[in-house]
Amino acid sequence: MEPNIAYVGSLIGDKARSKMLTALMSGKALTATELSLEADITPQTASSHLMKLVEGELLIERKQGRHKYFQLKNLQVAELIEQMLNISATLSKSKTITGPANERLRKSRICYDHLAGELGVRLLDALVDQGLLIEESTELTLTEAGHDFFCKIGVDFNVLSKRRRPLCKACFDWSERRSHLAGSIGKWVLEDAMNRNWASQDLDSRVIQFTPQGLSAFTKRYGI
Amino acid sequence: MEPNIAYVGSLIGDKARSKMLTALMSGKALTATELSLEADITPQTASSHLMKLVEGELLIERKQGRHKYFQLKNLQVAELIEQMLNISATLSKSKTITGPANERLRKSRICYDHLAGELGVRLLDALVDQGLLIEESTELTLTEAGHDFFCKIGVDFNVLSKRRRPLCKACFDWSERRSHLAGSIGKWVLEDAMNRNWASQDLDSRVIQFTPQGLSAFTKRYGI
DNA sequence: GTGATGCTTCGACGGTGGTCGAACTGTGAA
DNA sequence: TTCACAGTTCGACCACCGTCGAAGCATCAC
Repeated sequence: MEPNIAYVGSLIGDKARSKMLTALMSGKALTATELSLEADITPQTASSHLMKLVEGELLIERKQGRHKYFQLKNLQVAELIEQMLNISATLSKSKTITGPANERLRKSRICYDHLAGELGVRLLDALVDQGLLIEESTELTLTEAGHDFFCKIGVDFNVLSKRRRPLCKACFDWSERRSHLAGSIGKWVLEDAMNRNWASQDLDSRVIQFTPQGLSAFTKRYGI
Repeated sequence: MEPNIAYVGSLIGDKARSKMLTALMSGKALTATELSLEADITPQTASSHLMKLVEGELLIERKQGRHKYFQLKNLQVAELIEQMLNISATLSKSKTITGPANERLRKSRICYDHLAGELGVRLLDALVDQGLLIEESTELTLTEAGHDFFCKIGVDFNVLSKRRRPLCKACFDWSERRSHLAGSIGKWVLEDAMNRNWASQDLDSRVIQFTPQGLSAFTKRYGI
């Protein structure tokens, strides 16, 4: 039989569940109550939704003491959500209100495991300008120079190449409507910035907060 | 505001509508009645569904005489459906029954605008084996030799490069669970085969039917 | 132990939305 | 003109599903 799209669609097609899923795009695992707050519903209702999302294999759960943590099942699911965010963002009826809380989200946020938002887009632009990456329509390829550059700053390509994941990938940004850097390298860049304490993730959102020093070090390093 | 995923999700999350959408993955425009048959509902119901899909900007409509043709709005929508097909196919509860009608679909079918199914997968394998393409995790790149090869058999790269679309792309195949060739070149290969009358598309399905001679010419040409 | 907290199950309620019959509009063919 | 066919609108029906209150388990803190 042909796969049943409707099932997955209906899972996402509920307001409460879709809020949970977008919240989980932060890449972090969240507890049931956190997700119920995020979706603006009571814990009972959240519980039933979460059961369905696990049943539908969009989430996986992990029990820890009296808490239950949920996260997106895998990268494929994250990419699906991302794709839906993009399509939804281009809908003419979608009102892109730039609220104050939204301002920071637009500036720099996490997109599952890499940097998105204005800063993410500028990062990609800078790398392309310096000839470290080639952007061809929606395709990204690392140049020799780019390979050298990332080697020097600490990327271990032996490890990354073994993954089943592309090194660089263009991920379309729903707020900027342009691409930013995803893939293993995109992930590495963000992790690196966080390891160096240049940036940290807000506890309850997808906002990536850079320290002033961190931001200047970051922009300097990548020539933004 | 963050995009509203739930809206798009709920559009897809209905059995009738999802059947229509998958039917439209053939790339062809279909009339309202054809789609109502596909979805197993009365014309009235179909009409209301189609209105919603157009309203939701997943489809576009074109009036022609007393017929109304519908097709997927753009490549982005097709890619979304494709991704949902893939995720749905990997669901453990999904029963991959190989019915007789399904056999042909599995063998070779159209995936919006390029060749999918067993033959599509074998095509990609052959191209990689001959060093015309490099497959790196989910990334595909054309080699020098590949560029020459496709030039010789008639691809005009000047035209293709102007498009906003990648030349080659790996598209995950839900029936084979492996990648096949998508992108501009994937599209070209299929169109070429159909222009040469090696293959034709079934009138009412996504099956690509090769003639015996066509199949042998096709496999010979690409070294399958 | 006792109480607090996180999560679940059950049951009842209510609204949204898919469904079709009947009737209507508009196009094309005879 | 008349009929056939494609598609739509309206209205009524019904099922499904999200929702929460109440109560029940489980785990942790004291």
